[in-house]
Amino acid sequence: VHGDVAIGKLMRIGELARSSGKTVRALHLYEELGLLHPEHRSRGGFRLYHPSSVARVLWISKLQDAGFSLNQLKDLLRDVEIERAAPEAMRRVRAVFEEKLAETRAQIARLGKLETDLVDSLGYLEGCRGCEPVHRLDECSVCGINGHAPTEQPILVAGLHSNS
Amino acid sequence: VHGDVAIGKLMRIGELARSSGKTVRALHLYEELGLLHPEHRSRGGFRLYHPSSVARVLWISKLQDAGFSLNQLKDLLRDVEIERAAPEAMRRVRAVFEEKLAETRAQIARLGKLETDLVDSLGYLEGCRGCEPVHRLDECSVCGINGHAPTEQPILVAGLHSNS
DNA sequence: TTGCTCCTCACGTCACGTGAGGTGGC
DNA sequence: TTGCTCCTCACGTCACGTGAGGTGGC
Repeated sequence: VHGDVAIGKLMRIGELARSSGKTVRALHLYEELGLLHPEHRSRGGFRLYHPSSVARVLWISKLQDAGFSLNQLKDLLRDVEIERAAPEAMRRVRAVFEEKLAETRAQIARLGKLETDLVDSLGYLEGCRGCEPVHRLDECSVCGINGHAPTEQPILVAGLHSNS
Repeated sequence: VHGDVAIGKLMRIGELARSSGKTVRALHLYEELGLLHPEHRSRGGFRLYHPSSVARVLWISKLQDAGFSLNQLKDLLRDVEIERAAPEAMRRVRAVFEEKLAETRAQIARLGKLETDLVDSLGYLEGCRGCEPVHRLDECSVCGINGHAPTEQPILVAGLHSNS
């Protein structure tokens, strides 16, 4: 598919791991699941990969980040390989990617909310710096000092106190 | 800590699960790990939770989203409980939250890049819709049709072809 | 009594991590 | 020969999912 590459240009698994940011163990697992195959094996059994395998591993990583499981990726590749007509295969890929795009945007929104919550909590805890060391923790949950009102505790701070 | 609540106001695990968006199994696990404790048990052994437990479970969920493991949350709670002086405990929490804020922002950036990649791939695959069904998949990787140049394939499309 | 909820094991899953014991390649 | 890389099992981990078999509560 990508043209022949001189044997000397093939990479061993350690190099593929380094250039893709994955561990050797992870690459072994991808092979077991049918997501990645070495072009050759050396006489001693060493896996030898085509340079294009870096793109494949990055593809796996990206879509894992998007929330695909390895089995889902396997199914996606299998669907694409089985399909005889290219445009039909591409339509299926489009549908899957579109759904995942919506999920990704939802996840970004959730992390944005989390960022706000963290910033709020840090602002609230900033007020604790001026607090005297004599105060005990069980006082914090009803702290009215330094402008703090217990009803205004950010969620990430309130959770520290309830349910001892 | 939150004042007494009439027994009748306590909630069973199913209600806590529904109002926090977690499964009963997950709540059992949090208890096993020391993250969550029922206020009482009924005569028959049913767990009965204080209403403030909802805040505790949401706290766990939020920080799990932020990338904390359950064991890390356990350590965080233990640190806060052990510390005698409140301001010192709050300082430690601040340090942990600040580090996680940086990680959250990095994760948002990564997902933003992923969003772009997905949009790029969808735009590219849009061109495939006008493609004749006679084309085979192995032609796609070198497709020059409909304005497609193989060198311009988005990463999420390119990964479909390499390493058959 | 009927349903629905809850209980405690306990094994399964997913994506690896982490050795154990042995060998290839320059 | 020395190191470093790689090999194949195989068990461990984390956050649950999923029954199995039994019982509480209105």
